[in-house]
Amino acid sequence: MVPMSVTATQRRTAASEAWVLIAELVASQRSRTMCVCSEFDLAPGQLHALKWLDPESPKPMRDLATALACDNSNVTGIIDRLEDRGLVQRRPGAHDRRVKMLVVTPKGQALRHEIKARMEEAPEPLLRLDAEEQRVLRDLLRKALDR
Amino acid sequence: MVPMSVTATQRRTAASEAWVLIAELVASQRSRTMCVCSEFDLAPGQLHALKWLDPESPKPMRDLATALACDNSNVTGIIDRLEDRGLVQRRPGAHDRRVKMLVVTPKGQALRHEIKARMEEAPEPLLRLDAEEQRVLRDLLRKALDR
DNA sequence: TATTGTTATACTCTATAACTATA
DNA sequence: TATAGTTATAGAGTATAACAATA
Repeated sequence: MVPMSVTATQRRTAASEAWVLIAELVASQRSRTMCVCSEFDLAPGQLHALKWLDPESPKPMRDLATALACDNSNVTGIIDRLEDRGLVQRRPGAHDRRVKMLVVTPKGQALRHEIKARMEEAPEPLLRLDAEEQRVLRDLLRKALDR
Repeated sequence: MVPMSVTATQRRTAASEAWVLIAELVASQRSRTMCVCSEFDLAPGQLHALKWLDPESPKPMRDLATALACDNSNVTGIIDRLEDRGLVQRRPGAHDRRVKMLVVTPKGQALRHEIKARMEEAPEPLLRLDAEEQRVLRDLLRKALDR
């Protein structure tokens, strides 16, 4: 590996500059996420878990751990709390009895729907772009993410 | 306020669609952030604090709490740990003796530099865009964020 | 009176290691 | 042997409330 020291004067790729701005945009919206958490009385881990779970297709706990980039034992606690509130249920896997599938209850689906609607509202900086610019931005991100 | 239910068929603004894709991109890079944390033996809060602090301009603890969207009492613990490792120092404020200013030590500056270089590397999806597309993306974000 | 920061407390998040049940 | 999930444990993040020092 080539040792690389990034100095103030060194050229940086446009992709890297874009990434830094994206990180800044997301960081500036952190308080909004925390507001949603406290509004629905969910810890951040619980919020992300509920948002990631798919009401139409139960997922094994293992996959949730991967999605949250955390350990299995961590998911146990998060799901314990969501289950205590009646938002999700554990069901034995059909083909592999070691696996527990995570099902979102109707109550959980309603809450998930509200959360997603709130989180998907565009932040103020993106609304400063005009309609055409917003579309170009969206299309570039779609292309990058292969959507 | 107009009650709004977002259905699968309803039109959504391009800005909102872009925001959802940005959130997805950042979520997909979460494991990279966790890798940087464990590599430098920093908890996420400590990482974000060190990244936010400005070596050239000491900041009051209060401002860090605002930047991290958390309580003052929380910052006390995070700074305790960074100070124990000799990465930052508390200094009495010059004009207001209630305030403690956070100074990044040379050791902290070196670590901060490494962290930033690692975190600023563009993620793979953005590298799929060609050079011109990367520039357009960067320029749109600059405009949105007023940079 | 209001603000900055600390302390005490309690709950949550997190990983590691040891464990159970299953494959 | 390997894997999915749980339990126990410990360190870290988090907010609330009460507090000291200062404004």
